[in-house]
Amino acid sequence: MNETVKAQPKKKRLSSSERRADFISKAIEFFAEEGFESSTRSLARYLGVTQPLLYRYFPSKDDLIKEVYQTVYLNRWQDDWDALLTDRSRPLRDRLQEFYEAYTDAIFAREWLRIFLFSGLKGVEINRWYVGLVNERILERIFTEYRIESGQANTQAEAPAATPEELEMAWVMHGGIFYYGIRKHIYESPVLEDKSRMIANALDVFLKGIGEATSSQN
Amino acid sequence: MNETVKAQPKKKRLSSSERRADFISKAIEFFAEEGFESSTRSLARYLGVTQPLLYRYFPSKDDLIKEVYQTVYLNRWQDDWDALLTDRSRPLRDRLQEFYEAYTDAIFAREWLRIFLFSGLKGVEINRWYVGLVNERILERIFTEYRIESGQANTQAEAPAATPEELEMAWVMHGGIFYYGIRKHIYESPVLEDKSRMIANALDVFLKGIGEATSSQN
DNA sequence: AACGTTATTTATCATTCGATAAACTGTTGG
DNA sequence: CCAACAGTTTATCGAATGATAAATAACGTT
Repeated sequence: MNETVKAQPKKKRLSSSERRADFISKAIEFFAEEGFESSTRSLARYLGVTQPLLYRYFPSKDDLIKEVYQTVYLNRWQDDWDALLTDRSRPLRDRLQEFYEAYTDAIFAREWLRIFLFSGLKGVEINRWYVGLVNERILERIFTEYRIESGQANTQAEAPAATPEELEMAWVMHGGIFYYGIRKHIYESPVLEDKSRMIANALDVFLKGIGEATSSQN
Repeated sequence: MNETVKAQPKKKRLSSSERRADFISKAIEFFAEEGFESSTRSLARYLGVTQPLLYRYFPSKDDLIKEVYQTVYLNRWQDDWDALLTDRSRPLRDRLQEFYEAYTDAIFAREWLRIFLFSGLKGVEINRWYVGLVNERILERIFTEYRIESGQANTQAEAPAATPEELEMAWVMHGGIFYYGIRKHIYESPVLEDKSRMIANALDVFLKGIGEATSSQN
């Protein structure tokens, strides 16, 4: 009855570093789906190991969660995006289109979005840090580049900083794009399939808007 | 040692309906802050009663949570908003400005936003229902009204339905405004204080955009 | 092939969880 | 004032939780 007994997976034994890396990457999947309140036992079941083994690699559940945050948040930003956004040989609109396509490719993943939302609700520090990153690396930069392109400034140094109102307009655009990802991957609502087109429209509307709204204060 | 023994609050006793209403409204505060995974014991502590008393009013924790959802989601929509949005004696822009100010007054509360996000992550049905409501009562209507105002149609019936792309543009605007609330009340980031102005800019930019983007497909 | 090292499991503990039953106490009508 | 009802607490259950210690089993070295 046991011809080719489906070989009970022959308890494979990983090196400490392999196991650790495997734990973290699968813990990301698990916690993204189940939330950080889920038990270490069900996590261990998902990992295919026993629960006490987790404590050989992480002092506590909280420490494991912190590592999950670190891994998820860090290195999400591609270094060449900085160069892309400030490449003044290209129209700003083109740069932003390319950037937002790449950026949303990176963060519009169910895992990332869910962990981002969970961490936001928990109020953990790393979430604030990330919001600051968006502000400085993307939104403020948009206005610097916009001023240079429109001839209001020649260098980054002399470009006047974005006003709070301008920044808010950029946030509304950015948030609108971000919310597209939430609707698609978290709410699982039907959305316009053509993500590039959604981005193009958002950028069009935004860039057209800041040209006028910032000069016609009332 | 017990002179004026701080009068242990003289165990007040509420009627069944009062107690029930009190439980639900305070449970909203509690779960919004602590998340739905929090224990019934800490909830009871927050309510100032013992934990088994909860089970006198709700068969299970899940039933209590469902009532919390119901109470939070229902009646959030003010009936006169329908009339406001379709009042063709006023410019669409004015109507939208007034609507979004009132709408955001209603939902930009820490409690509501947090419970909305929690329920979204949980994938509960009521969340989908709410997304559908936004779609039908607000966004699709914007295009109907836009077509009537711009002379493309005379009645609601003959106005062509919004295309998926148009709807997506409206979602980006709506999501951008919504995300302002998230940033302010969940992330507790600094935002532009002048909410009306943020709305005005979002609407300006959006209405200017749909006039052009929808006619110049490439 | 025997050894020692280390990854992994088994067994277990103290707490906390949702939930129930029974005891108690405030309130109301006669 | 007292009896009956309804609101509330005390006591407790079995299951699940995070965490630890001891036992086991796979691997590399000689």
